Amino acid sequence: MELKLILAGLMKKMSPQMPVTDEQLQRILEVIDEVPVTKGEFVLRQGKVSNYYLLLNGYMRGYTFDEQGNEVTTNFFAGPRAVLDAASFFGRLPSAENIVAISDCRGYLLTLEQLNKLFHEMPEFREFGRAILVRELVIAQEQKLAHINLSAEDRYKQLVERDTELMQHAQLRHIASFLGVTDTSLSRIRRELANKK
Amino acid sequence: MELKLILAGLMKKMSPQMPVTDEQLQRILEVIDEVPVTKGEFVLRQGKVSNYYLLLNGYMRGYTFDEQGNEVTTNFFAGPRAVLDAASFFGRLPSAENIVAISDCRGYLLTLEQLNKLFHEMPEFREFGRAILVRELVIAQEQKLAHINLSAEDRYKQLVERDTELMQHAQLRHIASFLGVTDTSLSRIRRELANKK
DNA sequence: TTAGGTTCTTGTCATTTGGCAAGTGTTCCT
DNA sequence: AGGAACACTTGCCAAATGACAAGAACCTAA
Repeated sequence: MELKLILAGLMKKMSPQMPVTDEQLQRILEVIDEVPVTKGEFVLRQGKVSNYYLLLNGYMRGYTFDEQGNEVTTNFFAGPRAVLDAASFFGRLPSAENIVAISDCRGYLLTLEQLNKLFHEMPEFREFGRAILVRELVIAQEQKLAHINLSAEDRYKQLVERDTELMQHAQLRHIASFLGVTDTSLSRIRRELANKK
Repeated sequence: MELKLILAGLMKKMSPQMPVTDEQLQRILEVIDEVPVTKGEFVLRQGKVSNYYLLLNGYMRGYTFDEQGNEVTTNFFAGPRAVLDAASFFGRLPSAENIVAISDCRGYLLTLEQLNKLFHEMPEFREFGRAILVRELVIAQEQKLAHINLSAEDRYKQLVERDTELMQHAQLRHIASFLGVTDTSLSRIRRELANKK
């Protein structure tokens, strides 16, 4: 399927009360760049200022390091998602995150200037951008809540349920660190889940 | 200190690259409502559509209930903060959250119409609104990260360090459920921290 | 003052999770 | 084929946390 159509569908879905016209979509495509990302490529490196990758298709993983130097997975992304470190991108600050593709991906790469230009000239795109940002906020709050009131086992079950395909691209130790448990623990959790069935 | 001045200072701090003029500030104050909230009052009730309370001064707590019916504290707020359920406010959906003042508070109450009106006519306010939203996103992601790579003890230490005053207004069991541990556990953690010193 | 309610602490024991080390299986490179 | 590297599993024991119940400290209202 053509990327342009996916984008159109996403914009319609995210801000249905302010639909874009075909001419506006054409204008957007003149400004932003279609950039494929192959598995293993990075869209963000620690220490750099984040870009805004509008991931339409594929899977990515974000990670950083704790004080002991252990890798910690902070995010999994399944298109369509906004892939960025918001604090870095909007604040023009070096990021503490790394974000890497764990499958071949398709999407658009936006700079802050491109985004601001489109925000300025097109209220519909502004609304879309806000809806995307709100969704990222909701996702982060949901994941935080899962840590507060679910056990590791339940968090794992929820993750697999909601993102079955994504989980098939992710390594177990990355899933474990994302859930906040060791890979040993997650391995045991999986064994018990398998036994129950 | 007058609330208007606090708002002016906040706007300057949040979006320094697009400062508001005095006339614009005056216009903003014509549109939004200054609303004090006394301790124990709610700014959001489960099942209602969220408003946007721009908390400038004071402390609030957000909570919901898990499947077993236990109260779970999802957020503490210390002014200046945007106090809202973003999914509910922007999506016009009933909220699952309750938000209650745990001290007397001062701030402005905004409806979505008021916010959209100001966004539409004032790019500076738009920028401010975006900066606020980004900050909420960063806060949520930081708290999620704390759950992934810190122990309960470290999460508690970090919370007390960063929000000393807020913690003096919060009950221990609410802090405990916010941290994702039982009040029993938190009580023990506090005892051991006291012993260490 | 007393009685009742709420909050926090503590003790005991069960469950979950972590740390470490060994073992199995797979992939990849030469 | 051989070997190294990596991913995942498992066993053993220690540490952290939960569940439950009792007690201490405090506040409030009759």
